[in-house]
Amino acid sequence: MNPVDAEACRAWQLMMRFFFAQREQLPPLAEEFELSPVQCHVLHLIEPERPLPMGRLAATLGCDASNVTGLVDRLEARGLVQRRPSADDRRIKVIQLTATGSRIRAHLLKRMTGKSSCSMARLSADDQRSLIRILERLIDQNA
Amino acid sequence: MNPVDAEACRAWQLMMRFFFAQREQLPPLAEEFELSPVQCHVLHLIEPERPLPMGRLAATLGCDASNVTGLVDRLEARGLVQRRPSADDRRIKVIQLTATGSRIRAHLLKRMTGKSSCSMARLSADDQRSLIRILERLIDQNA
DNA sequence: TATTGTTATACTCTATAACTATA
DNA sequence: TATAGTTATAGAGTATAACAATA
Repeated sequence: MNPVDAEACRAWQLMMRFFFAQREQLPPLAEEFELSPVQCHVLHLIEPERPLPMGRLAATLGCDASNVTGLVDRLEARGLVQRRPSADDRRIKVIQLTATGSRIRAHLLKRMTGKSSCSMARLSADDQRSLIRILERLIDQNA
Repeated sequence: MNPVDAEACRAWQLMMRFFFAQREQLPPLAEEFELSPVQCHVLHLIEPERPLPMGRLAATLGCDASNVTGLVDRLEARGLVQRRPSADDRRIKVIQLTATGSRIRAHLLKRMTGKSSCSMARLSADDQRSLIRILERLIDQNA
């Protein structure tokens, strides 16, 4: 393996490691919100006042559409989101946050990225900015 | 939310996004290896010649020990890993890669971080090094 | 015909609680 | 008594295939 590949490999491994390590910190929050990691992710992908079509959610999550049905079912059953038919194309259903969902989402983001629970907040400001820049490049490449 | 928190939040959201986006690229590999994302992660956590106790695996994954039983069961059934009793403490079982497991693991890492399938390899060398440095800090803080 | 979302099905991942073997 | 791992159980996440409604 040449040096460039070795570094890409190392970076990828660390990324995986970080993600799985994060989950260890999640249960305490799950107790507060009773959400699974995926549900947390869905909730933060749906921004207030910006309804999201089911299909786009599936694409962003990188999973099958049939899966999104169940995810949204559970969030809807808890009153955090609502399905609404799209005016333009009645095959499409858009998902929007309820008032409760919006409140929970804000609380969740604050708890997950706050100093007490997230290592992210303990990074230096420089590191945070670098990380954001690099991740944006990574994600743009995929789009 | 003050600017510092906002950047931590943004960084965390991008991290989550990246991870879920990655899963979209996984299915083609799953077809080759028939492994789930978690199984891939387990496989790359067990380094050749470095057997890992079940308990430590559970801690690294951030999941319950009962869960690891099933994960290892499936990997063992496919001949990729082996359980071995520890000599020091017979309550402990260590997991080690088989020859096949070791080969698959190397192949997997190469495919996942290679230019064709992983955006990581398309980052500049500088970005890769910065990313590694920052992630190491993030992970060390958690330890 | 093609596309969006749902349903039915099956398998994996996950945690909790009760259990066995060892320390 | 305490700890490492397993088993039983139940619920959530996931994909595939067949389906309904709409385009």
